[in-house]
Amino acid sequence: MPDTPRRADRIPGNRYGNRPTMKDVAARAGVGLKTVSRVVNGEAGVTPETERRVQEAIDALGFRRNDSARVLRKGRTASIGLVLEDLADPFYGPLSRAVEEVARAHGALLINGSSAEDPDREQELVLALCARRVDGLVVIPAGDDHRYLEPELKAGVATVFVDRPPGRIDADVVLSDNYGGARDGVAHLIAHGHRRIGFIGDMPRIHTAAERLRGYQAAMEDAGIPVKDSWMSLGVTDPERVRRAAEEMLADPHPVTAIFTGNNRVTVTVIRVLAQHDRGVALVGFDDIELADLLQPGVTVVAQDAAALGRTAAERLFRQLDGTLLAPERIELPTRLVTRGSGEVPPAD
Amino acid sequence: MPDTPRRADRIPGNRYGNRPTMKDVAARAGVGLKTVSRVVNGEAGVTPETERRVQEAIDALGFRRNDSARVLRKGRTASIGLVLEDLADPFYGPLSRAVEEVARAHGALLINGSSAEDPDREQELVLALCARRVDGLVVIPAGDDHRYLEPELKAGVATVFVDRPPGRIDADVVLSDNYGGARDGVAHLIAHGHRRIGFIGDMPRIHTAAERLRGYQAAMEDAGIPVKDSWMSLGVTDPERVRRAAEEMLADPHPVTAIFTGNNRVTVTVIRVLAQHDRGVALVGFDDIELADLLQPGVTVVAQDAAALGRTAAERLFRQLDGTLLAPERIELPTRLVTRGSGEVPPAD
DNA sequence: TAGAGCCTGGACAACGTTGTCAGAAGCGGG
DNA sequence: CCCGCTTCTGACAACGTTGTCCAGGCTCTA
Repeated sequence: MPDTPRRADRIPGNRYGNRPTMKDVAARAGVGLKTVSRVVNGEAGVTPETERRVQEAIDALGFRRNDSARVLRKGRTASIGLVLEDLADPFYGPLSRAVEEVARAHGALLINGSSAEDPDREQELVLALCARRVDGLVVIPAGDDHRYLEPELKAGVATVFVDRPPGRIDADVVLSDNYGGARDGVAHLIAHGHRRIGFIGDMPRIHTAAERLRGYQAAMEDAGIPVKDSWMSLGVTDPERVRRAAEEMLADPHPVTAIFTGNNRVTVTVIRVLAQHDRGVALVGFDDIELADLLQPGVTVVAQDAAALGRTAAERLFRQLDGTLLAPERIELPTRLVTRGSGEVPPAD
Repeated sequence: MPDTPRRADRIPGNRYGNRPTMKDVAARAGVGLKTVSRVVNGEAGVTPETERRVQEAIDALGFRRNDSARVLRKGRTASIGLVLEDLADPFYGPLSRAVEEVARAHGALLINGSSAEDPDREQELVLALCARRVDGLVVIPAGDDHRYLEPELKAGVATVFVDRPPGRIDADVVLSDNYGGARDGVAHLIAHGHRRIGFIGDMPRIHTAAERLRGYQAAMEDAGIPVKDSWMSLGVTDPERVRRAAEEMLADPHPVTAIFTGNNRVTVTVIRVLAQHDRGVALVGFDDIELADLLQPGVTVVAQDAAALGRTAAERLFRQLDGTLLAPERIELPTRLVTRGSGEVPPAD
């Protein structure tokens, strides 16, 4: 056994270290290049004896087909790109997992990246994926102008947007019913007797945030409740500011008796604020959160099915790739109100 | 505006739809092929006027460099592969996010896949990534024999294992101090007066599970407490069986007064069981869980820093790629005991 | 004005694979 | 014994890019 460290084996001059190619395998097996290709791809027309010799050479050399070259030749990469906002957000875990499962079922690999909610970074990522010639893209958009994708769409890159619609281009999109979900959630609070209901959500330039806000306003209007500006806090997302926003709403001489929160991160922060608050304030949050059922009270939420969003989008992507798809479509998945207690707290006054 | 659907634009015969190549751009700009290449790559030696003409042609045609061809030529893909167990597990979100951040800082894309804890699927994925000629691999292993990676390592594919060590090969690995963390967690329970302490964890064939079990046993032995077999439940991971295991431990005439849980999923289930239980049973869990601080009582955990694991591994990977690294190394990151209440409950009897 | 040197641009090969096509070998029937 | 057929094999071009190298035109100096 040699005692030189493993990595010293590398021959720096050689690309890919020093990987054997089909040519090397062919030489060693004493056959033609194409015969190796046939064996590697399981094509018919190779004598068992020849195949054995080739296989032996492959194993001896540790040959692995170079898919880059293959892709160049064949024009299909068998990979799709996923651009999302933040992998660490628990909402995107199941979504990306679902996309991956579908990709796997179609024999494709998943390449992904996070935009960190930055439109430039989104574009950079998408174009990098296109340069890789991914067969298709699933995009959770951060920006609101996707005209930069026009050449790609024209060139046949299958594209599906998820969670938020694309801006200024026409493409498939799979959404949750943000408007309806929020409206139902707020209506639920109203049905339990609340009239002064706060809303804390993200910047309205984000489609989901705008829709949820619209749902809130619709529910209030349906109930004939005029909304005070001080009940709405928009564009607030980092914990410290959410905390302050919630506390201000509660400190009012005529405080809100319930809060509707626009996404999971906001919900968690508001739960913390309410935990230190003695008066019973009702809470309904958009997006489910883990352990919501174990808190006191359990957290009532409007849940979206992240996995279903991902699955639906990916399946549609592969139908585009099959060529069986026609015009771009907008698919909206329903949300589900999960009552656990916090949304059923009666108004304090 | 034409009313034919967008996708009808595709010319099916052409690879990649009908993407323009550098040749097309060159023809349109009336320059040589290499000049286009120079402009695209920002190389020196092109007159501003020529550059302008080329750029114009690029924009007009919607040209994007084909990275497959580039990779073939250059030998570096500027991408790394990440193989993990389950993207939907909240533990892996931050980890994979951290890997992605480091990759991004080095200008690399991340290709990932889930093994679903299946060794065959892990191997399949890893080899698919190698066929893509990723520059490096970050692997959270599912299997315990990685000799199939030997040709890859020899060929210079940088490889770092995370969370669990590789089997039967020598390679870099970044781990949490599972043994020490579990020992400390259990010692914490003992320090609070517990002597009958249960352990519920995953199959000991999984390295982390085995180490945590070892930590449990060490702490008990250090305290001179003989462990009864009925206190240990191994290889139990799906919620229903965890529930049964916990209930059995508590139903014993001489029941455990505290439980140490071996991972986040087990912890969550046990929390549910304890919530329906009136006697105060102490709990310390391995892995932090969200909202653990808001439960009654707060959940005391041995927290690992998933992001740090990912970051450390990825950084080490890129140091391998820089060529500044020598022998494989084993890096162990410390865990942190976070006391929140559930671990400080005194024994019931 | 001639020669040296620099700058710009382009022709060409190579990367590793696959598709096309044609040649070689084997075999059976007339 | 030859022809035609089938079966297997390999030579060659092509995929789109980049590295090498050389040619031509220009500027600068003597």
